Amino acid sequence: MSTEGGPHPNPPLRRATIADVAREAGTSPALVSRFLTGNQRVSEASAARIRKAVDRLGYVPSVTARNLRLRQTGLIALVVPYLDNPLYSLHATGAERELAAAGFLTVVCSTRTKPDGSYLGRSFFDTLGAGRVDGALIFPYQEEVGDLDTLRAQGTPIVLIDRVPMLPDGIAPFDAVTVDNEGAVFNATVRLIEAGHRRIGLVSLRAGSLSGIPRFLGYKNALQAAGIELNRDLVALGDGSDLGGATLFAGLLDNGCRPDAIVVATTLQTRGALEVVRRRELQVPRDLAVIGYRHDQSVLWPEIPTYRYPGQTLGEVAAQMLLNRLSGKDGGDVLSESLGLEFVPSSPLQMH
Amino acid sequence: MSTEGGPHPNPPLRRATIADVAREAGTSPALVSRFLTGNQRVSEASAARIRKAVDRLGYVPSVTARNLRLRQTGLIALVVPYLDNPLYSLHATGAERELAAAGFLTVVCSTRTKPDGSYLGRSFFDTLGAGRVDGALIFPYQEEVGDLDTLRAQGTPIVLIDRVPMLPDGIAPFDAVTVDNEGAVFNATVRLIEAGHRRIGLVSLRAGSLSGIPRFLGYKNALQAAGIELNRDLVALGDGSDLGGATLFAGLLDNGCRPDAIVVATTLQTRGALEVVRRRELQVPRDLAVIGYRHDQSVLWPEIPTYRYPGQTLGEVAAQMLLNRLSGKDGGDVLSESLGLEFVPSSPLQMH
DNA sequence: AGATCAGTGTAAATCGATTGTGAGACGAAG
DNA sequence: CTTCGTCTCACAATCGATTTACACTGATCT
Repeated sequence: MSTEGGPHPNPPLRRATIADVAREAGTSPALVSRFLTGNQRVSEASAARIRKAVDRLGYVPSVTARNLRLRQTGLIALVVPYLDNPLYSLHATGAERELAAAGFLTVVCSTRTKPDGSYLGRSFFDTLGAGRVDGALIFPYQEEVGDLDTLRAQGTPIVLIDRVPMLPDGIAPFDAVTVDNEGAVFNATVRLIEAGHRRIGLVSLRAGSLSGIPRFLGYKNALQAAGIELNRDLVALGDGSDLGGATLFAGLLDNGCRPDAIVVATTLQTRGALEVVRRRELQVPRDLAVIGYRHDQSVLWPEIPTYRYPGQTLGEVAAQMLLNRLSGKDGGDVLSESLGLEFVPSSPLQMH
Repeated sequence: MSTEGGPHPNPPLRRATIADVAREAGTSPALVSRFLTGNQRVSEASAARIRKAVDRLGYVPSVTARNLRLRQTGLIALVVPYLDNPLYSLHATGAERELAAAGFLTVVCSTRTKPDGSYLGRSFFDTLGAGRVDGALIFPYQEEVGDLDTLRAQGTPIVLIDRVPMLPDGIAPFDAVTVDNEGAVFNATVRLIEAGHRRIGLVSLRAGSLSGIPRFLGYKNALQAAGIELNRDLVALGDGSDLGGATLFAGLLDNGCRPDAIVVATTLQTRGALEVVRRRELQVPRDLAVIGYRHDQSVLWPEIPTYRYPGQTLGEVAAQMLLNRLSGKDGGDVLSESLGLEFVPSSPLQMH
């Protein structure tokens, strides 16, 4: 018994070309092209015949052919470490919205989805080169700097998102949209100091990492400004996951340094820290004051003050910057923008 | 003072073509192509010269030209309503992983990012047609059915994700990977019945919606099987957001029907329901038994039993199905797979 | 009347890689 | 010494749209 397999089993499906339309309309491909792109006037008589031919044949121009001729792709790459981290999907949301509005398609690439989370190797940037995309929004890692530069050298405009790697000599700076983490952690710490706290802990990312350095700096400077001595025991730096945050936070509570307040400097670590707060049934801020990070999808319990990571805005601004670059509006100068984090006194249920 | 603008201010950047390489290697473009694609043997002498020419010129083949000739794009579209919903970013994660492994790039498109969340109109599918992508993974809405069929008619293989719209006569079925929501809600309800509950409420999606119907069916059938009469007051259907879930859940508590257990049938609504539980300081399951939905990123508090939505797996399976289709392995039959939801007794902190 | 010009249209080159066809070289077999 | 097969390789067509260069038709200006 044969299954027949639906109405389109395997039609050769030779799609109509511009030449077919021209023939059908009794004119030349050039004229059809001119009519369709609107690049030049066409007599109403011809226009009508072409219009009819187009929808009689169901003609849809081949984007690929167009791309080849025009040396473009209409594609922008969005390169992030993971896709299943809400942070990065916020970048994606913002970027995709802007890019789509400008007629571009967004290609997402996650660099760190290998089972062990390791660096995916060059193959990835190779794929993106070769004029595969018209531009790229990249959440950079330190070890990718070289690849970034080769990609740019191939003519792909790049805008960095969230942070900027240390650039060796000989590598020109990139356009970038960053986040003022130093300011946020500074403000958070000051806020706690002003509330009378002195033994203030910090849960954050590794000191050597791109994201860890500014956060630690903000913390250190705030203490210094208030004349409080830095106590290494009060600083727990490590893994940025929620589990990591839970571990680091619990470590601060247990290592004998008895903090009376803690700044948690990433969104995932904040979730983890609150898990510890819940399990130990701590009363915040009575037993312990906590200021954390959040993003638009965070549901935090118990409610604590947070700084809101502007993920979506980041994506939007970066996309805009890239679009301007592509349209050649901006001059030769390297552009750079830093977004502040908004203080959110409590953490109510966010509408979706 | 001029800013100089970095090392690549505006080089004409004429990238080397295969013809350049051929000239440099003293041979023909055809041979270079054959060497690079490995489609045909090339003498070691030529190979060496070509290799040298390639990296002297820094040659990178043009993907666009290749695509035109080969009538393909190496692109797969992933079409979802929103990107900033964790559910869909899980689809994306799973799909992108598989597609990347097979050498495809993933193009994400969100259909519902217009400010009012309305249907984006045809323009979107138009963009995807025209051989823009080699295939599409689509989270479908009822009103898109027509567009889906035109897209397919243009020769783009499609795999539906999560659910299948009602297909009017004349429209052949699509390949699809769905989720057994009916089974999950059925099991959840049975579980509560077996625990001795009789007044069991349901918080779910609108009865008319694609996702709402099977859930309600599962609920109804479980009650029926146990000989419990369906009480409309115990059923709260509506908006699928967390805020919507909170409202519906609170409504069930307040409308006088006094449920002793509630099934919450989506992940976002579950988050909202738990917000109500927390604010009212209900003890679950003592005051009220709740079974909800969760996904891999959900952090739920208080801990309740849940069914886990297999978002990532969904993306993976769908991608695999599409890849098989593209490689022509599968016959003409329409493929369909339904994924079960795993029961998770409590909701511990998920590692990332 | 002859020159100029705006408006329309066509032929052919171009974007850059892939591939069918067939030619030349060389060794082995008859 | 031919003849056949096997290896390599080059020529040219092809994928489908865009665009340059130019031809033609009337109409207007001098």
